[in-house]
Amino acid sequence: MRDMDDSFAHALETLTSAQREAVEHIEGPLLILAGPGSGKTRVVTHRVANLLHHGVAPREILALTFTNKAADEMRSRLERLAPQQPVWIGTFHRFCARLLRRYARYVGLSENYTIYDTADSSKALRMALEELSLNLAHFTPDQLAQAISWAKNELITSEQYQPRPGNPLGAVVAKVYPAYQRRLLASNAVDFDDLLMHVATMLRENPELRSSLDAQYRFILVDEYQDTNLAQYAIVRALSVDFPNLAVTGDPDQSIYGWRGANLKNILEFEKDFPEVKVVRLEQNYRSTKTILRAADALIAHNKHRKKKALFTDNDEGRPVRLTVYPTHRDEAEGIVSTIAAAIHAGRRRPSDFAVFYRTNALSRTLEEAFREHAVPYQIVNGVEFYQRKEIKDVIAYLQLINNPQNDVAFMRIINLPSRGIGKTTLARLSDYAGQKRMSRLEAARQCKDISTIKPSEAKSVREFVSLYDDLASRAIRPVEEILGHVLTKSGYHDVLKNSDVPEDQERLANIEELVTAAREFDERFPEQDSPLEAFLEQASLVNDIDAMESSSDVVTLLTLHAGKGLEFPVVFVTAIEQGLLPHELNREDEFKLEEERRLLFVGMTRAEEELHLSMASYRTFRGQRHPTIASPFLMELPRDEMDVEEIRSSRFADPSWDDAPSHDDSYFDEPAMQVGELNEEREARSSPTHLLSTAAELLPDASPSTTGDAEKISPDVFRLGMTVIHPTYGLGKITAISGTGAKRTATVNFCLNPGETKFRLAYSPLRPAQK
DNA sequence: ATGCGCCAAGTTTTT
DNA sequence: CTTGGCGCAT
Repeated sequence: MRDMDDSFAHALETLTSAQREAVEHIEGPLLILAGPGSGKTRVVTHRVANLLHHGVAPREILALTFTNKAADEMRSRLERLAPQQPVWIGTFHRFCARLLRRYARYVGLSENYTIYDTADSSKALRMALEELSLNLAHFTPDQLAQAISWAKNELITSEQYQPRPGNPLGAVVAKVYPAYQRRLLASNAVDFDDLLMHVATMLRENPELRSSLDAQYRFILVDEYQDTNLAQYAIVRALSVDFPNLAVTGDPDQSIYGWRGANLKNILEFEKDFPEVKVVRLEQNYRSTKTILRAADALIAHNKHRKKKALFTDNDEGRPVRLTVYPTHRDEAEGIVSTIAAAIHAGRRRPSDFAVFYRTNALSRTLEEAFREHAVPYQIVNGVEFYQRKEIKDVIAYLQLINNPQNDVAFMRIINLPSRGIGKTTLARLSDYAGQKRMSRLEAARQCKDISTIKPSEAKSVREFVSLYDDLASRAIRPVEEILGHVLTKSGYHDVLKNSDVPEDQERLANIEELVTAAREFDERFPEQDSPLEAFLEQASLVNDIDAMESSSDVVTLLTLHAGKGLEFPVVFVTAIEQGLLPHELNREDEFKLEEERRLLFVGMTRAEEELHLSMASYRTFRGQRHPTIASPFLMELPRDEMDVEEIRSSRFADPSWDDAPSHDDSYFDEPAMQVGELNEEREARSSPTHLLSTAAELLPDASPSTTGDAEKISPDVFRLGMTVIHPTYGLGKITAISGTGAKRTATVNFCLNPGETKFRLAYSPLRPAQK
């Protein structure tokens, strides 16, 4: 105990006075206005430690974040400061899921409810539309879903929803929303928005429950408060009435979730909500160099709807911000990865020092390829989401139905999967019957021989499915790996894939093996669950990246600008800073949305500690088509005179289509080049064709020799179970196990010279198939 | 009833 | 370039 006192006292000494003021605040509301890099997470974690130090029970502290990444970060930092304390740290959605698990009956659910992801919700919506037999000529289900989501975030329940007169979409929503909500309830399921809305309404309608939870969570911390929507705001408010020990941190300049209902008013009017509030401003930046900060500040200063705030730092001046204009997106990826690889090989940096940012997930592809080619280890945060893949969703649907037999979406997904000869007509009849009798479709399936419209031959297949289900469900409270194993074998799903000659089915099998591994790890990590399955499913629906379960490793991080909030890296690359991507096409028109895009770039730039590299490509292949790009207007807002601006003219990437490019088509080719010229402050370039990136010839590869050095890389996908392989050090071996895909594809190899098992991440290993 | 193959469409960000 | 929906052929 004494040790802890000493070390904690020491920790406090390292804080500045402003930081300490926030850390030492105990009771009463607290607003921390924290600029980027002002040590906010440090303040928050120290404050939690300080509360614990003052005898607050860990279970009375609740820390809420927006992303899993941010929660992980906070958890691991707190762990270092105050080890082994059961403080609840997690996302809003996760917190609500837990709460709802306990108080499901308050909102008409049972505790084993299912969380529908966006795809499941969309299926449920379609089911609701079918039930209504509504003809929606004018609106797509997507538009309806969006409108419903908006209403939920505004805490408008299906009963309360009143369209504005003369709003045609609203009129349809008024019909669909209640039907959709009934469908969810009948399936004992919720969508993402429900998690928040149910909890908010539950707290509003049950004063006793509200006050007991208020008392239970006496100290609440909310990170990134500028991103709360009305539902989140209502939840936090409801839990801070009798014990208004609510501490929020935020920065209006980093508000980037307006599109999902975040309301800046929540932070701007915090002082009105809690007149007694103590306000602490953390304005000094401890993260970035002066140069980086000046650039970021120059950018954000262009936002008109903003309180002015000067960022300052005592850090070094640092190296100039770099802006590189590459000929193509592939050159961009190549350039970035070579820069990273060179720094690592020179021993100046390690992979985890780097982060590469992009606006949309689709942009990660090219980068990924380059990382693999250079064998630089990387991880993608929220990439092509693992849990969204078809085969994973299929298997998860089995698990969901085992856990919640009312889950109609899961039922419809798997009843004929693998194919059992149960067709559309039979299912339509079954669904009708279930609708009339107000029962789940699984229940209807049990009674299918009583359904007059279903032929006995069909009924037989359905009954077989029901007995398969009952067999699987009998193991519902076993460890997840065991359940999963039975699902895969008994359903026939595994064998169908295994015996398939469709090449990608083997990859699917590998993905499923990865899911089994995740299940095993889950079982090991949380051995004492009442229902391991339920906990696993919750995790699976609220975390879309399987890596979140793994410990962090020494790899380069690739992520969207949104995912980057709250993180920092010594070296940051922000890519594809082009009109249409950043700012995104859809947000270019609206002044407020445009400002949010600017904040997004601001967030990206301020992640950097020592080096900031910005880049764009003059030509980008998008949706299979090569297009000339236009530099982002944001680039013109940066202090280019103090930056290193470089335009690379020669492409390393040959592309036959270049030859077809009409070099005389001025309107298309001049535009990007002109923008580039402006960037270089070479205004005279406008009239000088030699400065234009206009001709195909200029862009053709002059660097073909550059590829000679690289040994040809082998795609991880060519490796198969049982394959004989060769390794430069270990020699010949045989693959005894293989799982995953892409960068994560991992093989276990048994070498002749080195018996036993050696594991490889294939993308990074020098392993090759042996010659036939 | 199933399954394949074609065509069209649609592309943001997170839980 | 992907995904999803639909229609046709088996």
